[in-house]
Amino acid sequence: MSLPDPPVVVVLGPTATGKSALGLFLAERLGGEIVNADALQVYRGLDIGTAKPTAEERARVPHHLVDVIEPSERFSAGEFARRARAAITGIRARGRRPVVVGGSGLYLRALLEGISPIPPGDHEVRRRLLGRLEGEGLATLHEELRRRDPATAARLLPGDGQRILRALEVVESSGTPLSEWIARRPYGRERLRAVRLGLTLPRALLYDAIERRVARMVERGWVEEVRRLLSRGLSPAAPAFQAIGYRQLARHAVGDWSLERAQEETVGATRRFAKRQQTWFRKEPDILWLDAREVEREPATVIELC
RNA sequence: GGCGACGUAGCCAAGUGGUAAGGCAAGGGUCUGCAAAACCCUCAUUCCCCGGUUCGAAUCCGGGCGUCGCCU
Repeated sequence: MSLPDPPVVVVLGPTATGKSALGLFLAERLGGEIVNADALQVYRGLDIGTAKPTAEERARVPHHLVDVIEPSERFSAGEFARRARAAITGIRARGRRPVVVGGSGLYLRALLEGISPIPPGDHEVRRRLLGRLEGEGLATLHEELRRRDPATAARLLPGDGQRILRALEVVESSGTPLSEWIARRPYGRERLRAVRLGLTLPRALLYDAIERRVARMVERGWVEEVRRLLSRGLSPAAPAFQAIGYRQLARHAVGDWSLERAQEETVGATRRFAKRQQTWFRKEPDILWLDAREVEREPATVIELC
């Protein structure tokens, strides 16, 4: 009979609060390895704008789920949760401590609460639905969802094309409504034991930090990185170009916007993103909230919490 | 000093007699495989100020103040 594994350490919170630095510190002190929970750091080639850990940092502490897919590939919360669980299992088998670091709320929930194992969607089905969206309109599709998955249709707003399409894709390709898949294994059924540390800053300070950080990224060659991606033939419509800043800087690269404009738009989008992250995490359970300024001064005090 | 234009929310802005569009920003929220995505809600009892005309004024008239432009 062996002792139970110690809980996973999770460092979460809005962007620009120092999650990476704290994660690195904790991993070194606890004999841990880092599991990335950032939806964009998984992409190869997106380095500066995603604040990806440097080669030096990655040499100091092993990082998982960083640089694992091509910018042209689509990733997902389910895929993330599967890979992250596998990484955690591996880390524990090595007798080390998993330290999950990231700000992607859905990814964290999928990992920590367990996401329903829905069969992968079908490209053909999706193509057909997209065609019908253009031809028949969203209202018709929502109406159809009302017949095929009433519970999900009632839950979704009529304007929410992304989710209406997804729900239809699930019933159509699996024959079982999304609401049924969820009922079979809802959030919380496969909860991971974890200490959740949330870094936070007062809104005004957070917004200033974002502005400074974007400026620093541009100084470090963010524009050149975007140009490199585009000249490599990556489409501006690629999944990875959903990333904040990459989208805006691409418009500068093709001559639509001045650098100043692209940078301002990036700061604005990042601020709105940080606000959404705060909204999401606000209601997540069991988070120990820590003031980012205090953690930066005295990171050692955090160790006892783990 | 004279003449002209303009003054509507934090910003941009529509409205020219019938009871304040819209966009951005901001704030709040939703979220089960695109999530740094997508979607939703809130946000001017009042239109620079004072007086007048009118049943009724952001809209018309007079005066004041301010901004900009041109002239001297």
